[in-house]
Amino acid sequence: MKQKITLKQIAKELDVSISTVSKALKDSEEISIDTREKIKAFAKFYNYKPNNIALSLKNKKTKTIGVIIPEIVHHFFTTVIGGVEKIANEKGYNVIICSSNNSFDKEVINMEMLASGSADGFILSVAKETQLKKDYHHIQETINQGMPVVLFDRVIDELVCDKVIIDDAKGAQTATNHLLSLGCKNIAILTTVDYISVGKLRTRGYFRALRGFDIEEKEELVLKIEDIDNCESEIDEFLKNKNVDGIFAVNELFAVTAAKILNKQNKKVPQDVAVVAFTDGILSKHFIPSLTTISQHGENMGERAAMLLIDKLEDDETVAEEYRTVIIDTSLVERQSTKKAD
Amino acid sequence: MKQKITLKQIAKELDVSISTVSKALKDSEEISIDTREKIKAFAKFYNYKPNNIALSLKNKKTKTIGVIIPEIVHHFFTTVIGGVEKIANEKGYNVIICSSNNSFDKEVINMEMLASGSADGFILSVAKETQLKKDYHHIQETINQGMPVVLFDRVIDELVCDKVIIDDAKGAQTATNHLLSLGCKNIAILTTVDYISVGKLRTRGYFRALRGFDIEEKEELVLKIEDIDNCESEIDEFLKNKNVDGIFAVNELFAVTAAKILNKQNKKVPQDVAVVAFTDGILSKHFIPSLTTISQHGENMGERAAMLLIDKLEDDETVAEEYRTVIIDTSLVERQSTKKAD
DNA sequence: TTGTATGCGTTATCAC
DNA sequence: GTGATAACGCATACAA
Repeated sequence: MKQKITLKQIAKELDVSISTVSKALKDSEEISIDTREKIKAFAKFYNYKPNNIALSLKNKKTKTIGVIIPEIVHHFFTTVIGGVEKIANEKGYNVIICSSNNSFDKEVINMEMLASGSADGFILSVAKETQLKKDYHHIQETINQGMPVVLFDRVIDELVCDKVIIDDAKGAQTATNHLLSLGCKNIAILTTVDYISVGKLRTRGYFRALRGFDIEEKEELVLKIEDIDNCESEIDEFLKNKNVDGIFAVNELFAVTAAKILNKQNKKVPQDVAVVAFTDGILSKHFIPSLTTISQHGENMGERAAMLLIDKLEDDETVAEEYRTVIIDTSLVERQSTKKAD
Repeated sequence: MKQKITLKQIAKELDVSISTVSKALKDSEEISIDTREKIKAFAKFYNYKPNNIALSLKNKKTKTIGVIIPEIVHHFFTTVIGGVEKIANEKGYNVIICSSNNSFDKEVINMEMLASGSADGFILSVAKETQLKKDYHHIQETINQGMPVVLFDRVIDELVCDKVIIDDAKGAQTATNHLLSLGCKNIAILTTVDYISVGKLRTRGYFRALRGFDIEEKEELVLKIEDIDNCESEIDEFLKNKNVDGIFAVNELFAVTAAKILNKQNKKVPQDVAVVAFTDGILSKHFIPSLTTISQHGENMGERAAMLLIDKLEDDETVAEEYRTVIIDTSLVERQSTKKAD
């Protein structure tokens, strides 16, 4: 097995000094054309590639963006990554993705690993467990060490850094308003437990919309789902003997599951019950009937996050102590699940 | 902004040498308890973390596995990553994920970047464009440089390295057999163009199953879809005026799209047409009717790939010049789309 | 035109 | 017990 070739080896083989090789490879005017050509040919032949590790050590820069997401098997997050990569590539940055798996410990490990030499800055959405623990020391420390951090989607208010979010409450309000404008009177919400920040905000938007239409908020129309993997039974139980004519679900899975249950209960979507889901993903698009959703424009979020981060990264000296919160607009994607027309 | 603290700085502050600090932090017996404690306390206070870059440079090891996949927004691939991470974590390796976006160029860039210092080995599934170009020099070079590579799913026969695959042909045969055993006589296949290796293999399995039941292979029942993003129109056209009673689709999207089109044509799944899809993902699970699938056990694939890679990585000296191809069993997941019973 | 020396952060070896 | 030094691979200021 060939080992990777280094400047040193080239220098030795060609009987010149390391710096000559280094300069020649950079096409420096200092070196004679002859030597340059000779060295370049040799290097090419042996497929020389500068060692990134050494470069990073020297430059204190890796030209790499670290992205940490709670779940890799999740359409929304991967969409965001798509956006990050797009901008990063344009600006000559590499993207390294790590998954925290919603575990606090893994989030800490990943951050420390990337922070100690593998990335120049972070784009991250915090793990569920971290939100629950409210322990953000690892993020704070990273920021303190001078590494820029951009939080997205699941952000932490206490942390002073750039953020990219959507107006969850407003999106939820739009969704609920849409149902209300279709004439729905009994709108249920399928949401998460309150420690999930986005769930809480979306619930708030739902209530706000109801108030806007002077509709009474009924506790029995609110379902806070604890165990997402087992939401089916919870939703089933919840929908029994309830006379809802509209459902707003804070994610696709809840919406789809509800639709399936309604189906079993012989209630038709959208004729009997209209359904809107937060998060526009692949499930909503392909479900029958296709689901009306609130699109979070994940790719867009990723792009903006990457821009914010790279701005900070390149702003070296001026040390822009200015932190921005970008709010991405949501939009309503109308599909069959709310088409009242025949 | 605090900068990250180094051994050097600690040494200076405490007025000892760098090596003393280094040893103390490793709890070396050489250093007196007193000094050790003092140094450790100080380091802890300033949140000292060894710089990975420097360590990698020294050790020529990064303890990191590079994973390159064709698409990050793809359920199957992210599932595989889940498996890789599980094993990697157990063995103390980090996982870095990069997406080639099905682009040859990006695949090359990502590989070179990770190969030149950021990862010890690779787990990769080649980009579509790479398969089309049949240009594998970047992978071959990586292997030549002594970095272990494990190919999975979309593998390249010509490359000598470890591989984790499923028996695509056999899985397709199982799927088709299932349809045949239900009594289907006119089974169509929705597949990809031939340069996609897995598509080709699955088509082969389909034919093999037909022959096993002495059923004539009809060209007009085979649809090779060119443009996946626009498969709807192709499938629609294809299914018109065709009297099929079974459909085998090489992926979820084709299956779901076909089911929706059948729906429009007032044909019922499974009563009129039974449907089986390759790849078990969330679409199949949540579609109505839920789809019978061939599960590729992506997580399992990831686990095996990680094991193979780590074995090679830790086998340093013996230079195991032995390359293994692991074949993951597929299994049939029966759901509503093939339930003939009433 | 080419080469030498230094430093990036760490560890291991060897000297004191 | 502690410290000096070399080495990992590279770039660069400075000599020659």
